[in-house]
Amino acid sequence: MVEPDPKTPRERYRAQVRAEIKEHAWEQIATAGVPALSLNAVAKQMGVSGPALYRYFAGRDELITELIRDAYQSLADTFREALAAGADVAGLAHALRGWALADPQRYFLIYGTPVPGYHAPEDTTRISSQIMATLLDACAALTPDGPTTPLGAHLEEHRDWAEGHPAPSAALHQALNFWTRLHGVLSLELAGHFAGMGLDPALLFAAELDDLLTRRV
Amino acid sequence: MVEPDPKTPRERYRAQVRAEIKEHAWEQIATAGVPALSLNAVAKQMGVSGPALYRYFAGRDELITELIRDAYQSLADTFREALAAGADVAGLAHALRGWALADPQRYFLIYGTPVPGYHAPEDTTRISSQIMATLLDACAALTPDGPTTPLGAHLEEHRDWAEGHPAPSAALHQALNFWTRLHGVLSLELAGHFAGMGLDPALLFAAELDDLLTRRV
DNA sequence: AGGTTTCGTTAGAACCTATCACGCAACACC
DNA sequence: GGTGTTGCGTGATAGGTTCTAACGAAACCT
Repeated sequence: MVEPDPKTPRERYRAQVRAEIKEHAWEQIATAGVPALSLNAVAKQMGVSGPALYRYFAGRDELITELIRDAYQSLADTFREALAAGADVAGLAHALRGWALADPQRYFLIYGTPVPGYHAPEDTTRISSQIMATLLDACAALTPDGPTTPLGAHLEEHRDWAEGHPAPSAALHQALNFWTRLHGVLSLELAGHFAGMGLDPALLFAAELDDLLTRRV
Repeated sequence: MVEPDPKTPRERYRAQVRAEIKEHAWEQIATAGVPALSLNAVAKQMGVSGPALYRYFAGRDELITELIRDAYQSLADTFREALAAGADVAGLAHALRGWALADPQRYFLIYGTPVPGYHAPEDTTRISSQIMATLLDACAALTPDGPTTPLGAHLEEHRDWAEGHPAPSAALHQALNFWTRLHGVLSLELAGHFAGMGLDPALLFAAELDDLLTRRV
């Protein structure tokens, strides 16, 4: 979580204040959503006056970008740790849901409503690739080989996003299925659509995961 | 689209101005997202001064709520018309994607990132039920009968959201699958995640739809 | 035509982001 | 340890937002 780079005392202090700002920002986002994130309110919480924060972040947009970056990294770490702990695809799915439920707005920061003009910085797409790579690892272990599906052929042609991952096309297809389907149920759960219908989100998620595992490709 | 209720000239004018305000609001949302929607900017576009709009909407929140209502209604109409034109489940899926691509932000207004504190008004949930009812119609026609899945049992117990729709549990399950899976691929497409990976969203959507149709429950 | 309702205006309060110039404290170097 | 430089926090300021209040004018209804 923390950067072990306390070169000068100044950088040390700076990193600490930046972290504290982000901490308060996460709190605001979790309770009222991204639109309600206010630099002024964060400053007030820290007992400091508004413009002080501009020493640490160029503006509101840069702070949000940083939070998005951290969200990506947090998910990548969660996946990596789960896989290192011996989790299979189902374990990864469980880790994903737990991570999302811990802070729904953090999930939506990555996979939620996009801002039309916004373009994510380069490194977030790199971290995103790491996430997919972890998922590919698990899928390749689950599906060592399989028939190439029609979509698998397309994925084979455009496997740049796999970044040289040596997974067969069946694993590519399955990883994509996991991603899109789990996102489907999970995002609807986090948005409260199932609760509004009197359904149990955990059951829907489990059923979708089970379908993915038992009826793979 | 228009309400044929021009009782008094005043109400007629009022409805027209409200519609014009919403028109400009949609434009802003489509180009810059909901957070960028500004009553002031709308007023400026209409050549009128800021507070004038408060005669027509109690505030920014009520305007957004009205837009959400219209979005729900628009999707419900699209589904209803598609079904009336003889569309099956695949036709509904195609209609859904077309409707979403026509204005992605409108789709996200319904199925996108939720605002933590916000609770949708009663009638939007009613329109939402109409949408699900249309989907259930199509699914019941496609799957006249089938084995009750484990999840189907749960859906059978909590079929309030079907609002008395006489569909078998297999159809309930399939309708839910359609919803969650198409939302999964569609929302990721609209958010640009596939484009960032060099994948063809149309192919992914078609593949998921094909899987839903050929390997149903 | 008169009375009432409704509309659009300007003024203003309370927020927000963001920039600037200033004073001061902390660090770094000698 | 003193001195110079760097960085930090401040208040002031500009321009943006939502939203309320009071006023004048226009349109409607009777």
